[in-house]
Amino acid sequence: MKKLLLKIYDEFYETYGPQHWWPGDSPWEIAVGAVLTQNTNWKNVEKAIAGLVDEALLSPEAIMSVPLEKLATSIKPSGYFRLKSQRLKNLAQWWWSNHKDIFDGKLTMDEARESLLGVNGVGPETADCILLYSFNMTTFVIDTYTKKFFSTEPRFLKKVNKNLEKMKYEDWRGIFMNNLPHDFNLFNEYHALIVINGKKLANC
DNA sequence: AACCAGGAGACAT
DNA sequence: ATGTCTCATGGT
Repeated sequence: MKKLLLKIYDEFYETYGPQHWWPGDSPWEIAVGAVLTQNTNWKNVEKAIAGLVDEALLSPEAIMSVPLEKLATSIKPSGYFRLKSQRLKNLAQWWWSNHKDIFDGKLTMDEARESLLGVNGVGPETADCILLYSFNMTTFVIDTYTKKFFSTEPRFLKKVNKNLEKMKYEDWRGIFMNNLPHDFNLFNEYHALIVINGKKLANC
């Protein structure tokens, strides 16, 4: 399994090249994008982020202080705007009180992960995206593309000895965490390449 | 014109 | 613990 996961990574890298993720100009913008892209096309997220920029709302402080209704209106294109406006406020509050300690190395990855998962609106995938792409911590992100690709990959199916139906998020993550060297750049590029590959397959 | 897109939480069982 | 509903816009 260990060699296979690296081999599949090499194949993706060979095909698509480095992706240099996540799209976004700052750790905070990346975190915002991680929430806004929940079950949502990235194109819509770009429009929503542009909306935040237009309204001068792309900062934790601005998001914390702006009325919920106005925040919701500015991110409308991303969908679920009522849910996500509240989630951004929750995340901004968390960011305000925690991001510095994490950047200063005062929390382990597991501690930071637990802390993030305590935020209403941040589930396991969003948490891992923020840990990996905002804080440069070595955690593996599992998303729908990952599950779709690997659950139809013959070489993977041959190696994995679990019931795919019953595998939940932490099980999927465990497979990659336990069978890959904990290398930040590898985890960063691997997830990005899986998504790029998934989008290509959907558009062919 | 139905269907989907880089999920998560509330709620019932 | 596990299954089902809901949330919502914009592009095919």
